[in-house]
Amino acid sequence: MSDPLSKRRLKMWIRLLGVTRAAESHLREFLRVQHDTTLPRFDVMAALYRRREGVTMSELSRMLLVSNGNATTVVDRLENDGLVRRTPSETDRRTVFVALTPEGLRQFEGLATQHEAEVGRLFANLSEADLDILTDILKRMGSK
Amino acid sequence: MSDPLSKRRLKMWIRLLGVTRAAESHLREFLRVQHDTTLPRFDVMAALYRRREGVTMSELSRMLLVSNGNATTVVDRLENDGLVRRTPSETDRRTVFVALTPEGLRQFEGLATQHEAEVGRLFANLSEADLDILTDILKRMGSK
DNA sequence: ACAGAAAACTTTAAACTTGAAATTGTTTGG
DNA sequence: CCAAACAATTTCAAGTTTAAAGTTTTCTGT
Repeated sequence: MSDPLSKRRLKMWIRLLGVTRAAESHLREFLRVQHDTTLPRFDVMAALYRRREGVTMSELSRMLLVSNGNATTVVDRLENDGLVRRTPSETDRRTVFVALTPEGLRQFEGLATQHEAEVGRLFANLSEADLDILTDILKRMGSK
Repeated sequence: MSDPLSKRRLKMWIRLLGVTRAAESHLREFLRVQHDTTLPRFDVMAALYRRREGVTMSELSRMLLVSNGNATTVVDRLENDGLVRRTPSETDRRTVFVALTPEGLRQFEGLATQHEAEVGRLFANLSEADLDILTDILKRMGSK
């Protein structure tokens, strides 16, 4: 027989995955229909918004938990659309800094407000107390 | 200014996404290295294992929260590998039932035990009490 | 009966993703 | 100094994913 605790953890994981995927689907749809963009593009822009001074490609892929190659192609597209800019490092010719362009910044700021509102709606039935305890548990799940 | 509660919900969502993606990455790596398979393949097989009698393609994509087309291609590959079988419905010529083959069943059973153990390890610092409260919150998040 | 709507799948095009290999550049131990 | 190790990024091939369009089949209202 299998440890019942590990079975409970499995059930929780399946439920967690379900909730997360449903929310992701919803947000993907929201970004596509209302703002003609995609979740990966939004994620990259959000990361660059948080780090306004620019980040290296490696930092970016670590922040988003995606592969280096993936970061490269999404940034390629955003660069083609004039929303982000690559700047080679002065001191290390291997590294490249990526940052939002003024146009990218402008566009993201419009997006961010509505995205926050949509997330708020999505999780409207979570109270302050829920958020407290949930955040605590998520922190412990994340560490390590 | 923006509603602070919606800001807290956003922070929670970002954290939730981080935890989920990290766990998914870990499990993807586990399946690839230890079992030479992928997460989507595992997900499909798990769904077919739960519903041993077989499911339609539409049910399958609803269960996994993926598009119909996606379900088609993953099932195509598993079928080519002899792990699942398509059976046309007798009564409705539009529908197809998908089920594990004996070989697929055998392989999945080997996988499932180790997968459960890995998930158990991944969330080892969640206690029974954590699981109780987390499950409760996730239920409420899921139910619209 | 039959036209149109709806349903179940598959196909397609484009975007995304990964892991590995390749490129280019930097650092380090002898 | 220099070869080898290491690091940052891009390229590549294969697979995954989505949304939309297409095919075939069934259902529904008249």
